[in-house]
Parts: sequence; structure tokens; C-alpha cells
Amino acid sequence: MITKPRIRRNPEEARALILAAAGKRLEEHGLRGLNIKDVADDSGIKHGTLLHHFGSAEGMRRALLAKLSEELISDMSSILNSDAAPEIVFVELFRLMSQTGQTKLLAWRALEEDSDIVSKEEIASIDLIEHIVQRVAERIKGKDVDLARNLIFLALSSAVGWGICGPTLMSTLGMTASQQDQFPAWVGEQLPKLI
Amino acid sequence: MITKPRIRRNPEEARALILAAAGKRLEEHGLRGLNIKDVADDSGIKHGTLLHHFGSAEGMRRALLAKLSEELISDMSSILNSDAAPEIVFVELFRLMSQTGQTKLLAWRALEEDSDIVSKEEIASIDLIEHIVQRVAERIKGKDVDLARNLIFLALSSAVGWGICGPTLMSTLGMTASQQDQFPAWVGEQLPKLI
DNA sequence: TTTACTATTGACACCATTGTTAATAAGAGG
DNA sequence: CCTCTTATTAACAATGGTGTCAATAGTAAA
Repeated sequence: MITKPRIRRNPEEARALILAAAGKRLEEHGLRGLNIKDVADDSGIKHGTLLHHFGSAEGMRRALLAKLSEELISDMSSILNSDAAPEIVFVELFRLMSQTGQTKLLAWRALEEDSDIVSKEEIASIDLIEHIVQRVAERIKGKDVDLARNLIFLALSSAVGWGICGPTLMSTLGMTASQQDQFPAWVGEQLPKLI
Repeated sequence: MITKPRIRRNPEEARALILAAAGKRLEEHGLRGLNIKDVADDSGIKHGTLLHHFGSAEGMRRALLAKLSEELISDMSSILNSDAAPEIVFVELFRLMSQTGQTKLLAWRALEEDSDIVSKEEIASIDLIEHIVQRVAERIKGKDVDLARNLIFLALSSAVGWGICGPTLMSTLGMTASQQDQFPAWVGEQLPKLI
């Protein structure tokens, strides 16, 4: 009797493998793709092993949600915190949000009731964000911190909206493809005018 | 043998009953609440009857998606098309998008691959939107239609982003509750300055 | 080498959801 | 009153996703 060789991974490695496959499935197949059978198949392990590492299917989903949220906050922070000119910063922000993975992550979070799943990690990032707010405020006469916050949130919310339903809304508005492409740059030019 | 009396509805009435219950379930329980068993129970009919009217569970979901999308486009149009001052219009727009139903609708659409389910109805509303774009353009010197389009899209996308993850993003930015409430009004004041 | 720990696996059971079918009954039209 | 259509229902079957369990096999430590 020949038995198949087993690959024994350490727990972190196994979890990382599984979450990577889960993230890809979320992008390609939406929420319905996030079942333990398919995710396990994609990552080359058996579904029993997956349950061993995450406890339940819901546990796996929560772990993925937390991981992706952390990554998004991190990406946003590093873009906002860069020394690039505002025009570049805004374009980068829109480019980040137009990735399907980010869109589906935000949509998924909006559909979940208990959206405080990842609040701990995000609260940890407030300090960094606050630093960014201060830096933007310094460019404003009178160092208007509230104005800086509003401007940053306007850029962020618009980028999110762009990611969620940009193409649909824009074609509804009758915008051509090139007009759609130029919108991020336009925002980058216009928002500084409000200072 | 006593048989229960049967209520016989006409098809439109039955479909309306079912979709109303489905919409409420989407708001309260998310996508997982959109199964034929629960929806049928809530609307007081048997799940077999539901399948008779919509063909399949997916058919019911597509019908709900189409109905809600139509309603959203209609609400957006009537707000944009009102004669109210820009400040009021923006606040109304944000109020519309902050309703949980609209949030979940957009999130749902973003998660679905085939987002052209409702394209026909939306395309039919382009004429109305185009009329609104023209009206806004008339307030701009030189009747800059492209600028009008960009402004409207900035407002819309920001409102969508506000609906999808407004509270989360804003508390991450360190905004107080009152600052969060005032944001729509702030947008209403600022955007006209870009003209 | 021996032992202890645990990641891994296959097989199984369970449950929720979906879909099918034949029978029934309500209502419209003749 | 009779007939035809079809909305309605209960009961059943099928499927797929979830979770359990005992056995197995790497791996590190004693």
C-alpha cells in the first residue's frame, strides 16, 4: 500500500496560503467563491485542514476581511503620506480604489452587519492618519485642521465611490471613456483650489 | 378533513409582495437573508409559489436588484432635477445615499460580476440626466458642459463613498460626530466654488 | 531512538437551500 | 353551470456547503 506524502506546514504558512487563495477567489468569484471547499482546493489542502486552522468557514472569512482591511488602510496611508504633489497623490488614491480587490472588500464590509470586526487594527492607524491631517493643514493658511480633514475625506469618499460604481455612474452621466480616465487628474487639480 | 383557504393573487401582486419582503431582508440580514425559504415565510407564501413566479432563487435576486436599481436612479434624478439651491441638493443626495438600503444595493452590485443586469433601465434614464447636466452647465460661464459633468460626478461619487464607508473612514480620520454630520453641508458649500 | 505534539487526511454525518412534481383550488370566460 | 387556466400547496428529491472524528504522519524535543 503506497501512501501519498504529506506536506507539513507551520500554522502561519498554512494560514497565509489559505488567505491568499481566498483573496483571489473573492476577486474572481465574489462572496459565493468564499466557501471552504473551493478555497481549500485552490490552496492545495483539504478542507478539513482549513477548518483546523480557522475553526469555521466564518472564521476564515473574518480572517480574510481583517487582513485585506489592514492592507487597504496601509496602502491608503502610504499614499497620503507620500511627499508627492497633491495631483499625483489623488491620482494614486483613485488608482488604488479602482482595483477590483479593494472594491469588493469595501462592498463586502458594507454588506456585513458587524463592521467593527477590524476596528482594532484601524484604530491603531489613527495616529498615522492624524499625522497626515496635520501635514495637509500646514499648507492651509491659519492651519485649519478641520478644513484639512474635510478635504481628505472628500478625496477618500470620492475615490471609494469611484471604485464602487464609477463606470456605471459615469456612463449614465454620458461621459466618454477619456473623460472617465481624466477624472482622477481633474480632482487632483480642483481640490487644492478649495484651500 | 378541513382544508386551509387559499389566497389567490394575481402575478404582479404576488411578485410585488415577494420583492418587498426580499428588500426588507436585504436591509436587515444582508445577502444571506435573500434565500427563498425566508423570503417566502416573510411574505406569507410557500417557497414553491415563489419559485413559480421567479423561476429560481437567482431569478428572484435579479428581479430585486433591478427593482432597487430603478428606484435609486429615480430618486437620484428627482433630487438632482429639483429647483432647490445647490446646498440643499447636495445634502439631500447624501441623505439618500446614507440609507442602509441604498448602501447594501450598491455593495451588492459591486460584488456581482454581471453588473449589466439593469443597464437597460438605466440607459433609459440618460436623457433625464443629460437634461440635468445642461441645467448645471448654464450656471457656468462659457457653459462648460464637461466641467458640469465632472462636478456632478464628484458629488455623486462622494455621496456613494459616504454611504459605503462614511462612518468608518471618518472615525479613522478622527472626525467627531458633529463634524461627520456637517460634512454634506460642507460639500454643498464648497463644490459651487469650483465653478 | 523515543516521545509528544499537532498538522494533515479521508470518510462520514448533518443541515440548509434549492428545485421538482402531482394534486388542488380559485377565478375568469364560455 | 361547465371548462380552462394557473396560482397555490405539500411532499419529496437532490445538491452542496459545513462540520466531526478517528487515524496517520511529519517534526521537534527529550
